[in-house]
Amino acid sequence: MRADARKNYDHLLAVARTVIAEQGAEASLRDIARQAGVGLGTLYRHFPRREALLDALLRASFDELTRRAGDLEGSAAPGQALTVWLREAVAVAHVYSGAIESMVAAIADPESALHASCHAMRAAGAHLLARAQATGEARADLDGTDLFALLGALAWLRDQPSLAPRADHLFDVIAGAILVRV
Amino acid sequence: MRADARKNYDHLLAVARTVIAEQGAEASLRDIARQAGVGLGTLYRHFPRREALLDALLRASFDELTRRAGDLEGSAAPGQALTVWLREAVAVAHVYSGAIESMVAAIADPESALHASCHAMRAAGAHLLARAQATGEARADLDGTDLFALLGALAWLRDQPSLAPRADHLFDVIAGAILVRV
DNA sequence: ACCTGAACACCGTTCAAGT
DNA sequence: ACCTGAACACCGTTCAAGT
Repeated sequence: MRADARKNYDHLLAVARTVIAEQGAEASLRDIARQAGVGLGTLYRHFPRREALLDALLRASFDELTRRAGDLEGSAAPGQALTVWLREAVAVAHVYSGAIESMVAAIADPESALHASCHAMRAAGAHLLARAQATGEARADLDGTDLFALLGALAWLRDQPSLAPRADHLFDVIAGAILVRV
Repeated sequence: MRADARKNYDHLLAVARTVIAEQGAEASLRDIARQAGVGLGTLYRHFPRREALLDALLRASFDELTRRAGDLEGSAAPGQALTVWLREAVAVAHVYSGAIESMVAAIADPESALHASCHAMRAAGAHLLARAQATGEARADLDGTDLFALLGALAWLRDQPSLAPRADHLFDVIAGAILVRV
């Protein structure tokens, strides 16, 4: 990539990070280009679809979550590792509110720019889930897709401003449905 | 209301029902007016905000759900009545996909056109919940708002096409979190 | 190779002008 | 009273023209 292109790419991403964190995943692309001081066509050259932009924003966080899953396997009991990881994953999804819808759709669509990111994240979660199922701490009738779906539901709840006061409690309710009660 | 106005109102509502059921709650209002054969201003005269249109569409279903809650109290055990009602409420919300977001927001916003409808529906659900809590069948640490939030999460899951194959299973998982396990 | 911004086909919403 | 549709200020997306 040419140096000027690289600069535009990086700056666009930085601006998009702020704008999308503030206004959500549906923020105006025109506005992002405007704030970045580049032409609208430049944004489209680097990110041909909105999903490409979301993917660029989310990939680093997904990689971090994958690493984190590995860490938790070494430092926590399977059930607790799963709960902690799930809480962190919800928080990551919540940074860009509204993005979870695209993420869930991307799981089933190999053409999506977000597909690889979401696939990797589901795999990390599925591994923690399998570990907790092996010890009998998690329900046996869930698979990685179910976990990702429940993560989506939790992120959706977290994204609704009117439910903010109950968000933590609702997390406990749904997370408690994944873990088997003792 | 003048006879011609009434006719337009009814026709707009009938067209909106079809279009929104097909395309979701974000369907183009212009398109609805066009298909109804009236000017765009006429739609706005009858339904000044999108929420007013959604409210008109949903009110009948909400009233039906409220009645249904009463019926179930007489014909089913508290826990089962709650589950059955919740399943039906999710189905109603799913008819107009994407509407659940507005519904959840309306609960906390007395200014919303949807507020009254959602409030009535929450009350009906809360009553079934309280009944199931009294017999110990439902978790004690949930209130009507939590139930409405979980209904929202379930409707959201149901609205994601990629999760359709697992929708029934995910309903069981979350509904199972509301009911106390025996 | 990359950037720009006008152009196209859409939105939601308002409102002056008509009947 | 009620209806109409142009007008306004936005979108996402494309692409000819420039550097």
